[in-house]
Amino acid sequence: MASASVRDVAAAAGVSVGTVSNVLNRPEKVTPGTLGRVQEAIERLGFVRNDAARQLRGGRSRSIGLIVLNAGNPFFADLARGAEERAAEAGLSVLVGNSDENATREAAYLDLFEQQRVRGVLISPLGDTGPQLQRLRGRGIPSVLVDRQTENSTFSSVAVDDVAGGYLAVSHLVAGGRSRIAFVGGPLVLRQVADRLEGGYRAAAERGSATLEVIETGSLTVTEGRAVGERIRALPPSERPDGIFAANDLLAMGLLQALNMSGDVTVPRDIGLIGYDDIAFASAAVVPLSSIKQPSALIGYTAVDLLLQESDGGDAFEHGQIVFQPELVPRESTATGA
Amino acid sequence: MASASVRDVAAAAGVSVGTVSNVLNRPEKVTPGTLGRVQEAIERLGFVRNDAARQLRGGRSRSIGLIVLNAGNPFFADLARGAEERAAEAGLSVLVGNSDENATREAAYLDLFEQQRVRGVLISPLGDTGPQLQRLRGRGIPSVLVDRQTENSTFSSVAVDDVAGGYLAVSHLVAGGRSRIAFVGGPLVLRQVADRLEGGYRAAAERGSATLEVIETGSLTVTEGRAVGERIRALPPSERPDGIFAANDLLAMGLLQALNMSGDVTVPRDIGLIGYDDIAFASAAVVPLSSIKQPSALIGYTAVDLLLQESDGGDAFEHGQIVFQPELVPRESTATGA
DNA sequence: CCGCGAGAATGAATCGATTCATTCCGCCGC
DNA sequence: GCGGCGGAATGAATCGATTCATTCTCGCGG
Repeated sequence: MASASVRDVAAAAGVSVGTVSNVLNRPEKVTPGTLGRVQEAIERLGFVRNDAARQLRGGRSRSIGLIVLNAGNPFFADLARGAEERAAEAGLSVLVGNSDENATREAAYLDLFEQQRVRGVLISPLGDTGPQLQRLRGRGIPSVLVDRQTENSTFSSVAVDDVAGGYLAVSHLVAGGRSRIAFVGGPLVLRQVADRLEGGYRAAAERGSATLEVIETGSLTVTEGRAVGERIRALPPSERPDGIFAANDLLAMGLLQALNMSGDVTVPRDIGLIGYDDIAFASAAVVPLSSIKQPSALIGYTAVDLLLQESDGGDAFEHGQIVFQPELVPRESTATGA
Repeated sequence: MASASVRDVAAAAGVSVGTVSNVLNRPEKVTPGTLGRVQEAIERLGFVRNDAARQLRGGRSRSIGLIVLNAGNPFFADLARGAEERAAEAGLSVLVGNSDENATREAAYLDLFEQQRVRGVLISPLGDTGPQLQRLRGRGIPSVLVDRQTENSTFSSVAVDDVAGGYLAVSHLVAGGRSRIAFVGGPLVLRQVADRLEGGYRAAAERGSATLEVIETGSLTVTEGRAVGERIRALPPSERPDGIFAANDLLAMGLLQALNMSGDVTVPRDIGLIGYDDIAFASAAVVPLSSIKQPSALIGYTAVDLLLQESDGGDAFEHGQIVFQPELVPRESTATGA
């Protein structure tokens, strides 16, 4: 009952194990007659290669690891899809781990991937994972940072210019006549969040008229957004912002829900709201949500591409820092009366 | 440079490989002194177990596979989270594959999992995967069907009573005074879809006044929903349904977008709309979406639980068919003028 | 008829962790 | 002082696919 091994197949077909392996990996080196007999035996015995043995001998696995901040965020689902596509082209598969913005979980996945000797790791890092990644590198496992620029040119990275994105977002709000801007997002240790904020500051500074206040959140979820929205709604009009830049669409949708719950404060009449990522649901929101669009699938695709280059490229390889430009997608949530 | 192996660690610590293995797996059988020395060597050499070798010898891997219909659907993200949670409790990890409602991809993932000799497979099957799953079973890889009931008691399954859910949905529409109901969903080979429709039929039949028309779609996505919405909006009022039951929330959100785009037809005034799954975005939709709620994370958690029972349970194991009950979550999209 | 070379097939060695039958060691009781 | 006992440590064997140096087989030219 135990699964058949190459040895069993060899016996059944009356050839040696070496030949079976050739049939599997270099069929052109095998005589048609022999090839047929072996294939028939494989079929008959229901033989399926054991990946563990393969990898043990070969030294490298056939999968790459991907660690995302939040699997529930469609942005990452799209990114994963792109990564998977490029990996499939190379005959590899992608293992997705969800760190849930939790350093412990992130470390656990890195450990897991290290044990599995994955071909490489794509990671949307939480905090400072440098040391861990260096360590993987030492073991021959390259990594690519996704959705995160890095000053550190010892790693490849694929990201979107978050500072530019933040700038776009706040500029758009200000251009619409909003001047008391609030940035909602966090934790600020997330580089993406910090950069978006940075861009926002620049835009606000440029137009002297606008102020930018920061409301830091514990995570980037709908629930968190809703909580902040409740608080804002309860503020007296004078202290209330008239423009909100949310660090991602999940937060923005939560904010929207809470703000428009009662009629006293509404988006976009009293508050202009813009999110980030332009997830598919953004346009279907209570009030269609303005957002900053990122080429999510392309990021994943490109990241795997870089990874493969590094993995195969040998010494000649140069780490690449790829930066895409974000794009403003204005919708009703930032519409002005005019 | 090459990674250190147990052999290296053994040499460094002046013990045998067997002892190193004991330190790793049964530390209590090792003298404190020896244990310390070995651990120090492990630390110093940066030794990390090679999972492939472990699995090759042990025969079974430390991960379980999960195949979902659509990774972009938050319902599956939640389900995966639940699965992951239970797996982690057992020291296992979950590999997520996205079939994207595509039989070829589904088969490819099953092959991959078979090669990896995963501990078991959780699958939200597309069509008839019975034979493939039987085959895995023959190799000692049990599977559990998720989000899908099965008449076939040779497999365990965890699902929600979709017929009941469909019944709830259509009853709710009819109770709100809607009588020309359209069911939007597909492909109908998806059991979940067929069952929801079946439930809808029952509800319609029960209230003789209502008619139920089926608009079959190619997939369960926002885009597809939008397309159908456009078509419905273009219909003359007399042919237009006054209630729509969408097979999932993604479709529903797409429909909503398209329908409410211009002011002539609106939800819920002209058409009552209800979705399925109650994803987090449903309540943040243009018009908060009524839906049928499923305990998504619990489904995943329970499925892994069943899987582990089957995997460890030996002969005494009985396949369980667990069915949860869905719940109606009425929101504004089905509100009636009254 | 013999020798040679190209191509096909062989099978022992290998990867690294785990297992388990065996050996080793120290100590207690008689 | 010695037999015996139990706990600790040992290391050869094992899992299954792959590799590669070696052997085998033919066909053809001389």
